[in-house]
Formats: sequence, C-alpha cells, structure tokens
Amino acid sequence: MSFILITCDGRARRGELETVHGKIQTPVFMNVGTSAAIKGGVSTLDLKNLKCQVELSNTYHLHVRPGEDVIYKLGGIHKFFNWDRPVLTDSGGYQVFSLANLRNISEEGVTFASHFDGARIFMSPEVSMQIQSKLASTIAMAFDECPSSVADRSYIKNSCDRTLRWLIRCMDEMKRLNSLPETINNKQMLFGIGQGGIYEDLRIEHMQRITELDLDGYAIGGLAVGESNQVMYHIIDVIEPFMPKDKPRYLMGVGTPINILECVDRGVDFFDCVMPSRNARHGNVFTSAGQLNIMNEKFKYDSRPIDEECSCEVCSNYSRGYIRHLLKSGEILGMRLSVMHNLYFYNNLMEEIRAAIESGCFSEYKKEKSAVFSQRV
RNA sequence: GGGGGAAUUCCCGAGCGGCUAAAGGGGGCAGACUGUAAAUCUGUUGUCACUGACUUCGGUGGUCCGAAUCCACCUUCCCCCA
Repeated sequence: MSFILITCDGRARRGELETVHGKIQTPVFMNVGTSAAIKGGVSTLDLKNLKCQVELSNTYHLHVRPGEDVIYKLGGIHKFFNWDRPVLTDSGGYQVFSLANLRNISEEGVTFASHFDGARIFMSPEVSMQIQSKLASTIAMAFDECPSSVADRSYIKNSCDRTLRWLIRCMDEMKRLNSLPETINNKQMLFGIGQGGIYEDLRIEHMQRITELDLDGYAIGGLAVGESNQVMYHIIDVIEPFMPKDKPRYLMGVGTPINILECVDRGVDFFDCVMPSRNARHGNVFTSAGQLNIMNEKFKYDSRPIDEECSCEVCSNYSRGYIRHLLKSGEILGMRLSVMHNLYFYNNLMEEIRAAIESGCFSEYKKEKSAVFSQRV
C-alpha cells in the first residue's frame, strides 16, 4: 500500500495510490454516491463505462439506512453494490456542518437527530471508524468537524484542537479494528483532515500537527463552504508547502471543473463533488464548450448531442432535444443520461489532466480549458 | 318540458362593490446548486413609452363616484326532476 509520485509539472502531481482494490491514478475525481448509489439511477456497472476509478459513499447516511450491520452481513460495501474498485467513505464529519440545526457537539462526539425520522444518532471518532470498518471501504476518512465558513476565529481554533484529538482517537480505533479477525478489510486506509477555516495560521498549524501523525493521506476540509474561490485558492497555496510530498492530498467537496484545474495546479491529488451529479439532475451539464442548461427552450429542436466533442455513451446516442424532453417530462431517464454525461465529463477531464501533467504541458492545458469552461453555451 | 348551478389571466381554481392585474396550485420561462436532508430551492409569468399608464375576469347593455364582484337579456356548459 503506497503512494508513488510518477512525475510533477510545476506543483501539479501525477501519482498512483496502490490499494487492496487496485491502483488509483491521480489526480482523480471520486464519484459521489452518498447512499451507495449515484443519484439519478446510475449503477456501478455504468460507473465502469464512465471511467470512474473511485466511488465515494457516506458513513452517516449508510448508518441511518440500511445500517452498517446489513452491509457487513452482505459482505461489505463492495459486494453490496457490486463494485470491485476503490471506495472512499466519508466519515459523517460533513454532516456535522450540513445538519447543523439537527446536531449537538461535545468532546465525546456528535449527537444527531436523524434527518430521516428524528431518532437520536450518536457519532464519535470510534463509532465512525467502527461503521466504516464494517462497511469495509478502501479508504476511511477521519471523523472531523467541518465548521461553518462564518464561524469566528476562536470557535475554529477550538474546533481544530478537538478535531486533532478526534483524529488520534480515529487512528487508535482503526488500528484496533484492522487487527480483528472478523474485519472484512483489515488493510483499510485512513486519511486525516486538516481544518482551520480561512485563517492562514490556524490552517498551517493544524496541517503541521496532523502531518506529524502517520496517516495514509491528508485531506483539506472546510473549503468551498461559502468563501470565494480566491480565498479557497489562497488557503491551499498557504498550506500546500506543509503537506507531505509522498502522501496523497485530498481536497474535500471540490468542485467546479475550473476549481479542479486550479487546485491540481496547487498540488491536490484527490477530489470529490456533488456538482456533476446534482447539477445534471437539474439539467445543468458540462461540455467542452462550457456549461449549458439542457432544459432551456433553445435546445428544444436541437438534434446535436450534449457535447459534440464527447465520446460518452449518452453523447454517442442521444440528442439535446430528447434529453430536454425527458427532463421536462420528469422521466428518470433524463436524469440518468444527464448524470452519466457529467460524470464521464469529470472523469475524462481528470484523464486529460493526467496526460497533460505527464507530457509537461499542464499549464497550457489549464489555461486553454479554463477559458472555455467559464463560458455558457 | 320544469327546476337549479356555472362561465376568472396558458390550465385548474380563489375572489363576490373600492386594499384586484386579480390568492393558491399546475404549466411555461430563467437562475442557483461545491466531503448530497437537494428529482430541491429562488425569481418570473396581461401589454407598454414599465417608480406610471393602458387593456382584462363568456357577450351586450345597465346601476353606482367606483363592477370580476349588483341588475337585465343573450350565448355556452353542468346537475336534478319529468
């Protein structure tokens, strides 16, 4: 289990992470299927055709439904949804942020009122690790607090300190769980998460302290939660020098195609975002000529594919006019086709980014694509 | 043949004398969405010379300072009794 840095182009890194479920070529975009399913009716069989390397699911959501014991008894998440490539499970830390009005934080952990039925759910570093161990994902994320972007400095400081203490508890619990004979994946990896809001010194301090611990990868959390892109880029610039060169770096929850180009350029290896799937469900699709909303009236009689440059199975077979009709009619196929296209677009973008880094022309590639991606069709 | 009810802006549907260009849905048009409480949310939806004016609530004519709202007749539709 190791991370190899194949080559660099400026700060952009081309790497390879070896896992028990195969190698991950980085930079990589992880396809988000929170409840062990890509929303919009896209299966794991489809994901293979969409160039997906890593699927991401969520500890909190799978704990609420169907419960980790169900997935454990069915052989772990890979058997559960028939996917043999890497899976990363987020820890539930983001739900501390997104379900802010339904939870209560203490040193021990977080109590949620389930968004599903209001039942009390307790999650702590140990509980999150236990759930993720039963899910048997390839990579587990540390249980952190993703604080609000408007939280004040003293709150962020205290939150970072607590998240560090939680990280150590996560590591201890993961070590214990990986040594148990009944553990499905006893080589489960653990990534730690750096926080610090928009405060440079807190960001640096937190990153320094978590990188003193021996983790399989280091994530940047708490960005793209309301601050501007420029602030986000600046924070990454500030903390990047403090991240180990020989470990994968994961920018959580980001982002737009331009965000990804900018952050690869700043040395990030892993990304994930809800954007390609959520936006697709609302008709917003990404193309090599810029974004468009397929439901706009101007596409009513358009016989062209979503993206004439795209070779995904959706663009090879269906017109804008047809997909517009499906979405306008509330047909689930409209979502399915749009989501499939957007995921292919993201996964293909990452493939092109990898090739550009390998050939040493990443900055030209980034410049050319950024100009196009900011356009609307 | 007799009796009763209804016609509202693209559709359904409130309104029953001034606060009504007219609630609320739907549909239409557009926007948002960044470790997914998101098949969700927001804006907009008579016309124009648009901080104002004009036209509109089946039709025609009345009452009134003022009518989608009251009256008369006409047209169409629905229900009940024969």
